[in-house]
Amino acid sequence: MKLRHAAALTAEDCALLEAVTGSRRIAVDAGETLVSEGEKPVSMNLVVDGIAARHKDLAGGRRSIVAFFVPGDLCDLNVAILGEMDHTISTLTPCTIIRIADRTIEEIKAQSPRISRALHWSTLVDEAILREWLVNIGHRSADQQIAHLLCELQFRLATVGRATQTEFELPLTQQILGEALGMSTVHVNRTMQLLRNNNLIVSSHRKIILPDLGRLQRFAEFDPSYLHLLSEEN
Amino acid sequence: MKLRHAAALTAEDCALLEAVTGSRRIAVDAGETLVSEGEKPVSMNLVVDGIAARHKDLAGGRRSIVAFFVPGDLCDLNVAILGEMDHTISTLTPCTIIRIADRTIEEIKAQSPRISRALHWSTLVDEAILREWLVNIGHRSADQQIAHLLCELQFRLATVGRATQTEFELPLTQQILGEALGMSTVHVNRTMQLLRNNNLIVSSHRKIILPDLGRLQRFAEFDPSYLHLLSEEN
DNA sequence: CGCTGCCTTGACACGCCTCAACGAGCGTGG
DNA sequence: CCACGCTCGTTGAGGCGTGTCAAGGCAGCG
Repeated sequence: MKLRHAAALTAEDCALLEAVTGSRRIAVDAGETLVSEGEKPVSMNLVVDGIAARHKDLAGGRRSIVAFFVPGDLCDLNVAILGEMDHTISTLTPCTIIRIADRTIEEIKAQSPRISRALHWSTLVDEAILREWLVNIGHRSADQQIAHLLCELQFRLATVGRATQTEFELPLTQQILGEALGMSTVHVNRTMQLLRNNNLIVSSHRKIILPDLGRLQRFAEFDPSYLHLLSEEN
Repeated sequence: MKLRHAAALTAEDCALLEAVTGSRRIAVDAGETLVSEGEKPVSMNLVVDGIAARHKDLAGGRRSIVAFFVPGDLCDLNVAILGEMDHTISTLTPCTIIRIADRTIEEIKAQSPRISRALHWSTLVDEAILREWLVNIGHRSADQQIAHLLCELQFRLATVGRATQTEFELPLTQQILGEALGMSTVHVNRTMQLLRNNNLIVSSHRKIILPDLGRLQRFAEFDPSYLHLLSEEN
């Protein structure tokens, strides 16, 4: 559970987390709903493997993805405070997740102020990512948007050991990318071709290869500081 | 301080808040920066009057507004936990604000778990608004986008007594709306004309008049549940 | 009175969407 | 083993939505 880039956690803290996350792993198919809009959930989901998404469904059968969850991410921390869910959480690929009861979280927070703070930090990073997505969608060109999203995913996956400087697995369809970026599948396709032609990325099957990460980041105007992970790695 | 729609606060809680907010009001001109990107602030800003914004500045002199703050809003709660600010906060109109030290907040939270919870709620609502903005910008047409933003502002202003069902003051330029919605000033202008021609809004000077709020909300596919304010008013 | 900020208009180009069809990979079942 | 159907990536053609550039109008203000 390498999510904890927020604060120095003690050995006890880690043991506490281990105890919670050690068991109850659930395998979920792709396309399954974990939490529905309108629900008032009493547990939260930790993604151990696979990719999930926070999304809102709109009129006309469209879907707007507002967040991706990669391994190590908590999907719906804090929702208890707001009451009803204002969105849905679903898996995008086959996932293995861990369900943690609200009560358990509360107990852990009470036992370790450091973990409590780390969880709070995690919420705020989610919000920071949301802000950056807003900038991305609102103010960047399609090619930069995709490049930026790839940079973010590379960075986030790298912090949990699922990406290197030069490549990572990305089992998302172009349709899903389109739902996240607010563009049509066709245009995602053509734009990715453009990136490939410029040798900014190489993609085959579900793997993204980055010939020159620095150049891609510069092209996307990607500045990882919004992820607030710099303190312990870079 | 009517911000507290989150929880039933006791008389003591209110007194506590009064004590903090009763003094130290600062008048700020339009266009002033309250907190800069890269800073590590030790106090936060409460907007008492006027409108402020959270924004990121991009290459080419452009600016992306990712949140509006209306009277009653806390601008930068919690930033302490993240470390450096990843964005800037500025006034859009002349404002009167109250600066509250981090320490003060901590003390209040310690004294009243209800206020602590309400502040947490406030953070989560900010995040929910961000999600809805993402949906708006990514997946709605320009006219719906503007209509939706107006619906949201009407709703939020109404909860603090600054809007009625039929009208409210909106001292924002079309350029500012464009920076928030990711569209050019020219297009904001033409789109607003479209809304006016359809009698969805009437705007004169800095006042927005809503001939039929329900119709506007339906047009914008506006569902206020994401604001999580319904419990005590509607 | 002239300045300045903001709204408004027109013309033109291009990014992006839509519809439609085809191809490649792959699991399934005959 | 091959044929089928499914999902996903890819292409083409055509049209509209939006950005850009440039200019004019209007109101507030010193």
